[in-house]
Order: sequence, then C-alpha cells, then structure tokens
Amino acid sequence: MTSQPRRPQTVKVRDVARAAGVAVGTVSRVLNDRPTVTRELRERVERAMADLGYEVDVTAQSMRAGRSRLVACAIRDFDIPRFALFIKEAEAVLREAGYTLLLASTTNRPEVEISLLRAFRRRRVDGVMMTLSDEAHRDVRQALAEAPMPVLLIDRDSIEALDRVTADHRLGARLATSHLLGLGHRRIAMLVGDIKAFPSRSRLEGFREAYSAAGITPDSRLLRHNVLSSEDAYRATASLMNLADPPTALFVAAMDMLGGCLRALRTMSIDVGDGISVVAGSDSDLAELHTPPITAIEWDLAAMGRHAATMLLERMRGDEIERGRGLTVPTELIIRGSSRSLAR
Amino acid sequence: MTSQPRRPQTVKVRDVARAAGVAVGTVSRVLNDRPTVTRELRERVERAMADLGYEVDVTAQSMRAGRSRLVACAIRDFDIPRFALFIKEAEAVLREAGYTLLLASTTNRPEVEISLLRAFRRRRVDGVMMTLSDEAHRDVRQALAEAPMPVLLIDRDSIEALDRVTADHRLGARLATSHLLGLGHRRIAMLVGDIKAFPSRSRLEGFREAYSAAGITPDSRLLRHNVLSSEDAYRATASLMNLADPPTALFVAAMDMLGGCLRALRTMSIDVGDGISVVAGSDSDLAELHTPPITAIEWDLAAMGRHAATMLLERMRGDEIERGRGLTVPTELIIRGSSRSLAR
DNA sequence: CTCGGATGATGAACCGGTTCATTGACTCCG
DNA sequence: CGGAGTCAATGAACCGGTTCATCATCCGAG
Repeated sequence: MTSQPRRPQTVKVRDVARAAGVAVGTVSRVLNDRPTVTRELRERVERAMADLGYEVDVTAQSMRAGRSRLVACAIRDFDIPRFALFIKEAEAVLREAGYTLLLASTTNRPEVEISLLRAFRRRRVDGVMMTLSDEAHRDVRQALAEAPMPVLLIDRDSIEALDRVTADHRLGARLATSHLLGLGHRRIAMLVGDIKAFPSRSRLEGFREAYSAAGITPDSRLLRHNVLSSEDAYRATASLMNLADPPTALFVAAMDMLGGCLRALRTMSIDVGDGISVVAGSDSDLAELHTPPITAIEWDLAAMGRHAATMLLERMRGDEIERGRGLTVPTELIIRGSSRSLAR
Repeated sequence: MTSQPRRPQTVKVRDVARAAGVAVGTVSRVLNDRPTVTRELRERVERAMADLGYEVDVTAQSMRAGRSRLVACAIRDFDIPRFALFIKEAEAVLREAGYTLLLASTTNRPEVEISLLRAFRRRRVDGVMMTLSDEAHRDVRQALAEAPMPVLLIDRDSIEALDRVTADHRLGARLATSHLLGLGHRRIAMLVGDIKAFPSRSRLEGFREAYSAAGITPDSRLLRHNVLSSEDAYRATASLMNLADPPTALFVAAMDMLGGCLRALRTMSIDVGDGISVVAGSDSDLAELHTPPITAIEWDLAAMGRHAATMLLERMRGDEIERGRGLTVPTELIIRGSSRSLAR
C-alpha cells in the first residue's frame, strides 16, 4: 500500500457497488444513465448512493474520458461592464449543457494568450472562447493552430479556420461617421483601440468608408489609436482639443472609453453638443443618462454570448460542420442629443 | 487492451522516460522540481520533454493528488460592472499562485447555490468564493457546513465559521443618510436589495442608525427593498415619486441601480438636485459624469478581490489559522452636486 | 579491504472512475 | 430438446501521472 494523501474518507463506486451488491461496472452504468440496467438494480444502486452520500469524482471521469467538461473563456479584460453580459449568457448556455466555465484575462498580451492556451490544454479543456490582442501574431497563430480543442474567437475575424462571433463594428462605425458627416462635421476625431485587431480595425474601415462615400479625405492627425483605458481616452481627448485646429466631433469608438472622454471635456469646460458633438462606440447607462444624452452604437452582447456558447458546443460535439463559421451580430446607431449639426 | 477514446496521440511521462533513458519516477521528479535529481539527468529529461513536446495532464495530477488547483467563484450576477473589478483582481492573485478560476452565477437563488456547491465538490475544487442570497437559509448553511473545501464569503458576514471579506456598507449608508439629514432632509427614501442578506441588511442598519442619532424616526413607507435590477429601481422610484407626500431625497443603496432611478426621474421630469436629492450606493462613471454629478459611496473592490484571493490561498495551504476571519474594507462618501440642502 | 551510511534512481502500486470482452440466464424456434 | 440469439451483469484493464519501498552506487571511516 502506497501513501494516502490525507483527505476526508470519501465514498467510491466500489463502496456503492458493495452496498448495493452489484459490480462497479453496474454502478457506472447507473451513473451514466445507460439503458442496459434493469429497473430493480438501478433502484438498488440509487438507494445505495443516496444512503452513502456518494458523489462522483469528475476528475476521475475526465481522466478516463479524455475530456474535462470545462470550457475556457479568455478575454482582454473583464472589467468591461457590457462584456459581462456576454460571459453571463455564455455561462448559462454552457452550464445548461453540463459544462463549467473557466475564466482568465489576457490583459491583451500575446505571451499571456499563448501561456493560457497551454494551461488550457494541460487541463484538457474541451473548448475555448477568446479574444486576441493581435490576430497576425506569429506565435499566437501557431499556438491556435496546434490547439487540440476547438477555439472560438470573440470579436475577431481574420482567422478563417476558426469559428468566430463578431459584432458588425464596421457598419456601426460607418453609421456613426456618416451621421456626423451628414450633420456637416468635417473634422471628426476618432478614438480606437489597437488597430492590429479586428474590432478597432473594422471600426477604422467603417470610418474611412463613410468618408470616401462622402468624397472627403479624413485628417489623419485626428485619429488616436491604442486607446485602451479610461486614462488613455482622457489624454487623447485632451490632446485633441488642444490642437490649433481641434475637431468638431469626437467618435469614441472603443468600448467603455466614454467616461474618460467626457471627463476630459468637462475638465476643459467644453460643452457636449454645443462645443463638440460626441458619439460613443457602445451604449451604456452613462451614454443614455448623460446631459445631453450621448448618441451611441448598440448591439446585442447577450446574443453574442449565447451564439458563441452554442457554436462552441456544436463544435465540441464534433458535428460535421464546415471549418470556421462566422456569425455577425448587427449594430445600430441610437441618435441622441450629443450629436448636433455644425452651426457655421 | 480496452478501447481507446479516439484522441490525438499524446506524449506521456512514459515516452519522455524512454526517450531520456530514465524511469518514469525520475521524469515526475523533474516535473515537480524535486531536489533529488542530478543536474545531468534533469537536463536529459528536460531535453526529451522539449523534443517530444511533452505536456503534463493536470487531470491525472489532480486525480492522484486529490486536489485540482481550481478555485470557484460564484456570485449573484456578474453583469454588475464594478464587481468585475473584484473578479479581475482575485483571478490575477490566484493565477499567480498556480490556480485557475471557475466562474458561475447563482442568480441569487438558494437552490442554485446548493447545486453549485455540489458541482464544485464533484470537481474537487480546492476553494470557493461566493455570495449568498440568504445567509439564514437552512439548506444552504448545511451545504456550506458539509463542504469539504474552504469557502470564503463575499460581502456576507453572518456565518462566523467561514472567512469573509466585506465592505463597510453600514458605515457607508450611515454616512450617506447623515449627510442627507444634515442637509435638512427628513423624508429620505431608500432603495435596497434583499434585506435578508448582508449588504442590504447592513445598509438598512446604517440608515436607521443615522436616523436614531438624529433623534428622528424614518417613514417606513419610503423603504423599498428587493430592488435587484435596473427595472426594479425604475419602478420603485416612480412609485415613490407618485406618493401623495413624496420623498425629498433618494438613497439608491443597492449596487448599480442608479441608472434605473435616474431614468424614472427623467421620465417624470424631476430634476436631480433641485427637485430631489440623490445619493448612490456605489460610484460609477455615470454618477461622476451625470449633470449634476451624483453623491456616491465608494470602496475599493479591487482590494476586496485581492484580499479574498489571498485569504483563501492561506486557508487552502492549510496554515494554522483561527476559523472564520473577517476582513472589512472601509467605505467613504463622495459628496457631489446631487445632494443639496432642502430649501424650505 | 570491509562495512555503514548517504544519495539518487527505479518501477510497481495507486488515485477513482469507465469500458468492453466475457459470462450467465433466458427466450425463441425448428 | 438443442442451438442460436438476446440481454444484463461482471470485473479486469485502463486513463496518465505520483509516490515510496527498494535497490544500486559511491564515499569515507575503521
């Protein structure tokens, strides 16, 4: 007998089998709802399990089965309020299907993404949903290609071999920009995140499309990218408004950056609506209840979460599906008082 | 030979051992950084692992060791923006220590809490952090008492046998209420969550303390509890303001309910500050950037997350610690323009 | 030269379920 | 009545690491 890691005595299939007077295999079949068990034995086993307070060890099940019933979700940073909606819905769908959600944040760094992928495979995680900081990153792409489990990308779209769930950020940005151009604005500043990755890149494309559709060329000095925190947004806004020729409209395209922008405008005593028009890249209580209320792009993050979980479940079931399905959730523009026509 | 669940061929300790020309036990010792391995063998083993692209199977490790290096976090509902801060920090501390975070939401229902606890023990989770919908619930208390792993309560304090991390909500509510009383308000309405559980109960206590300190009795008809969603807050606010004798101040004590309240006031064309004073139970971009800015209670949720993770780690290490430590994070009141003295 | 002790390596047993080849009982039919 | 076929139940082998009793080697002391 080798050593016993000290641990409270637990009831095992063996014990249940003995108590019910059956073989361990029978207990296992009862546990897994196999049809080939007579009602009488099933009942005896179930009674024994209840009497002894038996509980399966998922670890042991996972080991033999080679799957863990774990799904990992790794996103840039989960203190983005609206993102929580995505996770919440995804978790609900996964739990319903018997899976448990593992959560980790990548802090938007490729090396963390790679090391998380490794950690996930060590845990024999059955599926992964994640964002990427840089879709073109060599090592990340390699790690994704080598991942033994299905991976679904959240709001990233350039890797065709993988399933993707995205919002139509290009459309949203085009709508927002066209709206401002239609109001007479010509100097529109844009605050976006990392344009190496999908959402910001798409937003920039939408922005440029709207400009070309209007036959105008945007002033590239009014573009601020790598705006990833509220502080970044604050600084970017301040520097834009300090230009000799400041913008007449601000398109705060990155998610959840509106606060930093408004804080800067307030510090500089610039009135939203009068002094400058503002459009937010995502809706929020703040956008809705601000004075004046802020025009914003909106989409259904809860639906994204549900779709992501559902698609991943299908993939994990090994259904015969084409490689790399993309699903896009539409965006729309909610026009409010913060975007006004340019009085000349 | 029994069946092989079809699965990509993986490299195992056996293979590494063969390639390095050592015993499996030696490979295991290298993996776990045991000191009793000569440098030469260690290097040979490490080279073999690199050559073969070996990766340990955490499932197998967990099985033998009886621990999973998983920590579960179950909270009411993680679409509470500021709560994400807690999770983010806790996850960072846990990951640093080699643990992975499992996430689930209880939707504030005792039966879900119980079933999650059961699921966690089936997974041999090493520790749990959670909120409770009702600290007095018999079955929940029983499930907690029977849990084989340490459990830490988040913002709940009545179960002395367990570790707890709380914010001083009683203090916050007392500060907020005293502030309003000091401004001359006598009819202060309060919106709270479920007063069966800690944070709302404590807030109510703080509220009452402030009233008794002032020698006044609050009007109980101005108390609205079970305000758990933005819609609840909207309805509660509307019904309060429709009273024959409406309140002069609103204390929206529940977390993240400010939006619903402000929405109702705007619908009813009641001006914050002039028509009614408002104090929020938690700070947010919305509170800060509203016009007028909203007086709010603030505390450090990130620190709570760090402390929770640290305390749980100590407990999981089995350090000799007294049962049930409580840690309280202070709250403070940020006074802004939404709370004004009552013009008579 | 021998013996005791220290050090490092070995590999079989073990963790707790699941699987499947095998067995046993029973039915059906010629 | 015998043989084929059906269906449940059995239990040993297995999943992939970890552990520890045992063994081999080496060194220094006597």
